[in-house]
Amino acid sequence: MGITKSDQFNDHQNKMANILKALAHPARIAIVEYLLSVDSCICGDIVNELPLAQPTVSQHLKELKNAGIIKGTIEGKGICYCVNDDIIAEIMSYFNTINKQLNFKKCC
Amino acid sequence: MGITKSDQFNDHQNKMANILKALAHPARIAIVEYLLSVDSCICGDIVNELPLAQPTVSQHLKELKNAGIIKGTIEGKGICYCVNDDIIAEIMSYFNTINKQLNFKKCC
DNA sequence: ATTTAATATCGTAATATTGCAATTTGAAAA
DNA sequence: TTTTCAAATTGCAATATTACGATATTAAAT
Repeated sequence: MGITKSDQFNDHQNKMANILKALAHPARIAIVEYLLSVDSCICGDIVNELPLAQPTVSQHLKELKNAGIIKGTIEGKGICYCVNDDIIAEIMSYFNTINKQLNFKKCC
Repeated sequence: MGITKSDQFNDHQNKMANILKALAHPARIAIVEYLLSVDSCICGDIVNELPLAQPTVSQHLKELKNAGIIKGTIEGKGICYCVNDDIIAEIMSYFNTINKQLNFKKCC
């Protein structure tokens, strides 16, 4: 079907899945890493950095934005992008919880 | 196209994308959380815990296994599952790096 | 050997994702 | 206002994912 039964899972599970889905593509990982590789906002330089056509990059940026992973600010002719630290903190907190639970298990 | 241009990105980017893709579905998040919710290995009880048919669950388990997120051990008639702490540590380390880089940026 | 129970695989339908050419939009510059 | 340049949107083709019924496999139990 290709259709996820989201209604069968709780909000938290759907939310985490969506956040991780936004990062589940090498181009989007590359975008995030590029944004972090420079000590400032990136204003309109992303397309040239990626081996993909402009509409494709635009689409990936949209998905990252929708998931809240990056923020974009209109800056004159172009757009200024940077990574949203809040959501990174949220992801870290999630995996921290998982890791804590793992410490109590001593099997396999 | 639906085909990812993996060859255009580096190994690390493809690897992270694949790991996160394995977790980018509420059913697979639910599986991991269920495995963690019990203080031992889970032996053949997963299908009943999920609102999905057995072949669907089996497929999700396979994807988690392929990505190295869970480990399965044949245990008599059924299979014993648990979360692979190594890969969780790897994910945490990745987001830790991201977070450190974020601390040096003070824009947006 | 047969039955039983758990999990895997196959086949298939429905939907989602990826990618890009063509086009449009939006805002600054001329 | 026209041009220009960056980014978004549209439309479409190719491939991937999700889900499940039917069936196969596997290993213990009878």
